[in-house]
Amino acid sequence: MQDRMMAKEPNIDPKLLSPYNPTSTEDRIYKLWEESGFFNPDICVEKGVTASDADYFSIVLPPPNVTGTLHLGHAFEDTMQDVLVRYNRMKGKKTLWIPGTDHAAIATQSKVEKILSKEEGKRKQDLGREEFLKRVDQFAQNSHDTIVSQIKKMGASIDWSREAFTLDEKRNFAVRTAFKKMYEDGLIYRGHRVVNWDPKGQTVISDDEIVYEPRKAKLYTFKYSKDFPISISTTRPETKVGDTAVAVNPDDARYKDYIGKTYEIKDFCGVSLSIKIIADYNVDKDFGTGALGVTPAHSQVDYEMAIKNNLPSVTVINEYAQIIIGGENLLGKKTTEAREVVAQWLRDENLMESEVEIDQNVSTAERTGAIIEPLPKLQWFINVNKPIASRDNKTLKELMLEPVASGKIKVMPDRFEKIYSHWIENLRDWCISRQIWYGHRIPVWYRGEEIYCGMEAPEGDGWEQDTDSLDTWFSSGLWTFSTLGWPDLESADLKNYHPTTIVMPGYEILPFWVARMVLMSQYLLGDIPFHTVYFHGIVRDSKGQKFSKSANNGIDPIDVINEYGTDALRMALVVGVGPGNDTKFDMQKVKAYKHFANKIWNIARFTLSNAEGITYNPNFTEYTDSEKELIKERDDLISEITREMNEYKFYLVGEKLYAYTWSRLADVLIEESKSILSGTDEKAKLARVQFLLGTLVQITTVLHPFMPFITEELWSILPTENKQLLMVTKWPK
RNA sequence: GCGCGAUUAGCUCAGUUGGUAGAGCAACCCAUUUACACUGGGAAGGUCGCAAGUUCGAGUCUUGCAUCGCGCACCA
Repeated sequence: MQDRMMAKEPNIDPKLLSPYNPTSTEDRIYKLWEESGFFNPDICVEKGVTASDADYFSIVLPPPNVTGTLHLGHAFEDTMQDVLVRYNRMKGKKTLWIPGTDHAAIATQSKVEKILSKEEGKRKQDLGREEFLKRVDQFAQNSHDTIVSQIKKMGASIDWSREAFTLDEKRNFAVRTAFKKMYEDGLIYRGHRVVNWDPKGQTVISDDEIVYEPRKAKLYTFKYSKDFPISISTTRPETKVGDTAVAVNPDDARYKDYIGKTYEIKDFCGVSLSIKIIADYNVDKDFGTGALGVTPAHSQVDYEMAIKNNLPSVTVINEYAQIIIGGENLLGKKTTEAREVVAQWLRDENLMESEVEIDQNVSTAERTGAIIEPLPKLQWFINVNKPIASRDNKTLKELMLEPVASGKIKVMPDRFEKIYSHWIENLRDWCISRQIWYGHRIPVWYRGEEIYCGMEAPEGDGWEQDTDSLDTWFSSGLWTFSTLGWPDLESADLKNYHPTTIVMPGYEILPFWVARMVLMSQYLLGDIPFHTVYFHGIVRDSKGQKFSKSANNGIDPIDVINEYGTDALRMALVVGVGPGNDTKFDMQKVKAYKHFANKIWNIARFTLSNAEGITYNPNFTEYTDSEKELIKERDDLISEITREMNEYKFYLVGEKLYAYTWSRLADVLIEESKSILSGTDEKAKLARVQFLLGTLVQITTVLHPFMPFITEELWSILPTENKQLLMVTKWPK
């Protein structure tokens, strides 16, 4: 077969004589791009491919966690960004895409702890802080290297010269600067309150790191003592040794007369209690007995009631979820054991009135899966309700809500606007301290009663730095500007590229990341972090399940690439997947786009084999009327997709280009060309070849953002005057 | 309890401002040809979840309902 072709078309590029081979092409092309320097907009200007007065387009990569390798969700996210980035670069903009990784404090630390325990049977304390952190850094470095190579495999045209890490020197400087400013403005404070304690991870977590899981639980209804007038219901009898009040609804006629009275209980499972009856509208008259035992130390709601009513608080449970008061029957017991001890005591004393099974949502820690234990603790918080003098006395909440409400930040799809606003309206102060080693250490030092917040340790002896580190999202919140040189306000990158044009995260990190970026940028820069946020959905497996380690359904993008090529994978991920929609990954779809890549390849083969010695002339005019119509059809298509690209509808554009290339160009236009090309009318033949070449050139160009590798490879073969890389060739207008 | 999304061909999904329903895969028939079998041609397959409304006209707009999924709240 090879021989037949060679004999017939001796002058065609030999690459075209065999089917398109992505594996032998992609790495070579990526290297070519990297060496050109064109991923860096400064070099594009320097080398004259971008006008020095061009508009800016900037986007930050949502930094992947250094907890492992990238999955198809990342591949999806990277592809969409690269499509946009390549499009804008070809439109002639100064286009900057910034890469980076996230240290993902808790996630990475617990991953390394797991490995340490599994492989060496050690705990982090066995190594000590310094040695353990070395291990984490090593792990993070390996993970980082894999991630970088994966991003390159995806064809990302991202500026590696500006790569950042949320925990590197520059970002640490930005974090300390931000912390200090917030501390001085009174936005960051240290407070003692009931927080979400993760007994497994041995750290506090924020409200957003909680996952609610439905469980069956027993609802016990009982009285503290025979003389106590009101029965209460609880699922956690073991905490009742810490009760200091019973709350009832002020409108509840049954309990009205008791409000304000205090009852002494000499023995409640070995502990004496002093219970005051208080009124609070948070109490639901219809739940249980309509009366609620208030345990200020171990419930957020109870804690708030206790503050309002000036009630004492008794801590019952420690950091290891063990009981720390009472007699031998309770002391040192795990909460679950103690629960049964108290329940049995109630039965024995004939105080138990009922035990009913109910459905309950239990709070668990996102990372460790442990059941959250609300505990009173001294932690660092960001006050979201304090008016800020330097920002027109607006609160952080207001600063977050405003730009979205006013449309200054465009949210795509717009239904996420509601979710965003709703989240912020319900926002409580953000707990930012974590009792873990890995991460940005809190820049606060103590000496006795003295406290100092600054960029460096204060002068003098005896100062000890806070041992906690910061919530990883504190540094992620700075990402759009910490990557551009902030806090140096004179940084050219910061001036030119901020606010960034768009950010494209998954909707699941709306509260974690997107809202925090708005918070940080609005407060620290007095400006939005991005003009548009485009939320994408989740890539699921073919059955609609989330990819996860426990389901063992992971697909390595590299395996897909090795079999079908990056271009095919990119098309399969992008085409037909609208903003905010989840998508089921379908290998058949990838296969179909591999066929498409080969189709383009063969269109080129046919065209070039008929264009021997002819160079494409964009100014050629000797077309027949029908060819003129075909050119208009082609131009119309390009205007249409250009409009759609500007509206971020690349999921439609990919499909249209596919349909035109295959069903129009290959199936109709090339087929009808065959009779012309085998005829004797030389003028007609030339016009036809020019038309086909023109179409091929245009299609190759506009397909480039979607299928960068095969189009770049083809570009090097096409007979055009323009011989610079396709990635910096102008998009047809 | 409040809110959001989905429901279109056997499967996975597109469908812009309302104007004769589309793609990929699968299944069926034909074709070995001056690109391509990773192919081409052809045919088949849908009362667009249900019901009502607006309209000359509804997959698209309005209302109600159903099923599935998700978020938030409650979670004593």
